[in-house]
Amino acid sequence: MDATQELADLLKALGEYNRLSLVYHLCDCRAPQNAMCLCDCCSVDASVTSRHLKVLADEGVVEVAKKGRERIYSLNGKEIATKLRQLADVIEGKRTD
Amino acid sequence: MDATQELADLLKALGEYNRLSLVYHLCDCRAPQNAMCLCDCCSVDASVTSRHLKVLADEGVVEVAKKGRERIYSLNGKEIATKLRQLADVIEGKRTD
DNA sequence: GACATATTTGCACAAATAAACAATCATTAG
DNA sequence: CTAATGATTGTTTATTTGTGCAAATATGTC
Repeated sequence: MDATQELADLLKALGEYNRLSLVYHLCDCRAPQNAMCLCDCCSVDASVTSRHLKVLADEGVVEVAKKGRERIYSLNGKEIATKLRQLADVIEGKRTD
Repeated sequence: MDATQELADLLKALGEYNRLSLVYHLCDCRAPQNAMCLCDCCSVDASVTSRHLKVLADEGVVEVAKKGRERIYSLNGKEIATKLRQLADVIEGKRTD
C-alpha cells in the first residue's frame, strides 16, 4: 500500500476522541493494561472499546498479549512517536521524503 | 473544547488520503499555492479539493490569503509540527501532559 | 457590459463510522 | 460440570464523510 495512505490510516486511527483517550490512558499508566481497565476511561460500552482497541492494534499503535482470559494492551510508543516526528519534520520542511 | 478532542480533530483532518496529499504537496512546493494548482495533486473534482482545503484551514493546518480571484494556501508548518512532536513525546512517555 | 477564470456552495448518494445491546466465545473458579 | 468473568462478534441504527455534478459567486479581462 501507498506510504501516504498508510500514514493517513495511522492518523485516522489516532484521530478519534475515544481512541486518543485510550492512548493517553496507556501513557498515564505507563504499564500495559487489560481491556476492562481501559474501558473505564471511555464512557462507552465495552464492545465499543474492544473495537476501538482493535483499530489501534491493526494500525500498530498498541500490541496485545493474551494472559488467561484477559487481553493486555501495551503502547507501541517508540514506533508511533517516530512516525509522528517524521511527519512533523516533513511538514516543517526539514525533510524531503 | 477539550484538548483531547482538539488534537483528535487535527489528526482526523490529516488522516485522510487526499488531505494528507495536499499537505505533502505544499511541503514539496515549499511555497504557497493556489487551489487549482493543489487540485492537480488529487484526482478529484475541484469542489472536493476546495472542501478538503477548508477542513485543513478550519483545523489550522493551512492558511488562506485572497489574491485576486485566487486563494493562496500556505502550510502552517511550525505550529502543526510542534503539536505532532508534543504528541510523539507523550506517546513515548517523555511528557506527562 | 459580456465573457472567462478561480473557487465555493447546494444537492444527492453511496460508503464508512461510531454506538448500543444481545449473544457468543474463552478461560478461570468453585 | 456449572457458574462467573473478560472480551469479542453480530446486528441494527443514526450520523458523518467523501464524492461528483450543476449552479452560484467573485474577480479579472476584453
